[in-house]
Amino acid sequence: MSKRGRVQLRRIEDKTSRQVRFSKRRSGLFKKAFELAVLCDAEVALLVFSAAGKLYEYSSSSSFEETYSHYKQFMSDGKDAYKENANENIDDIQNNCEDSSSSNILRDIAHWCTSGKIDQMDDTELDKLEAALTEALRRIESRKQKAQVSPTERAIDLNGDPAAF
Amino acid sequence: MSKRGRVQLRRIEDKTSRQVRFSKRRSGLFKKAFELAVLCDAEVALLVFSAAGKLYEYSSSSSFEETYSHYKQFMSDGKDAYKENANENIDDIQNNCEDSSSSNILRDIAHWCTSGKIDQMDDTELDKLEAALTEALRRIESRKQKAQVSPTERAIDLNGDPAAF
DNA sequence: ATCTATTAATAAAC
DNA sequence: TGTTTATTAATAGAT
Repeated sequence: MSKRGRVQLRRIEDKTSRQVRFSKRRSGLFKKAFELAVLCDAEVALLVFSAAGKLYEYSSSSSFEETYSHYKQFMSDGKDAYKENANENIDDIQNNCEDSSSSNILRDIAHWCTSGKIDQMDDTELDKLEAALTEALRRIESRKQKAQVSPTERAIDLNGDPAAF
Repeated sequence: MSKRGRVQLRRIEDKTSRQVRFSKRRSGLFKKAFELAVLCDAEVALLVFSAAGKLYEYSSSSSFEETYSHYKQFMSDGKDAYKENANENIDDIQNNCEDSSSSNILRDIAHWCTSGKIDQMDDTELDKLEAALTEALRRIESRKQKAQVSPTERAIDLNGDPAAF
């Protein structure tokens, strides 16, 4: 019955809970960043702004700027960075669902998320879209609740694809 | 006396082992970064260079540069950031994707919500869609926040409540 | 890349 | 915030 240790991948609505989790997860993230740098001899730079606008930073180098310089150098050399981020989910949908007519909407949403169109919308459109997406998520949740009868009582897979990252 | 799961916090000397652990831990780190951004409404940017010099990046914003400009703005104590628009970090994927106007998206989502399509999806697809929608919503929230709070105001917490996270 | 034994992270409750 | 505990998540080592 207890749901300890489990989490849904969506914005935590309760402000207090969100703050508490931010503190804990931020600590965890910085620890992981540090460990990656030390264990694997990697150069790691991390910036986090809380929802309240407070900045937290970590850099395995002498400064964040140093790694950023490295980054700019790398990019100007024409190399491609491995963009290992949330958009993997979206990319995946784009790459795998184009042939499925029932998934056109997924492709469109995916496209839309990564094309900067959100920044071009006016407030009215934005509100409509937000409502539409929220409703879509609500329906997904509803569908998942029904599926709870399934023997595999899994936590929601945050990535979809376990190999995504 | 197996020591599975346990590790000393120092550089892994065996090269193969170091590479393998780098891959695994890098994945974990990016996942955590993504989760922090979504769950706690935080802005996160992460750069990782492997020991071999490969670059991996993540940004919860539309680009790494965007977060970096926030960073500079913050560091310069509220003064206008110098804006980099050099690298468009997202979308190399866009090319083969047909354009969707926002109105089409809205129409499609609306249709999709009422057409029973959700019930035809398998769990994996559903998880991916959920992640995509969540990310889309997150971007909308981000955009809205930008619209209502002046960047300067948002970036400065130095004078604000020290307890604000 | 896939599979477990372990440890690590962490959500909820104090 | 800090501590405790129940659970889930991450992952080291082996395959």
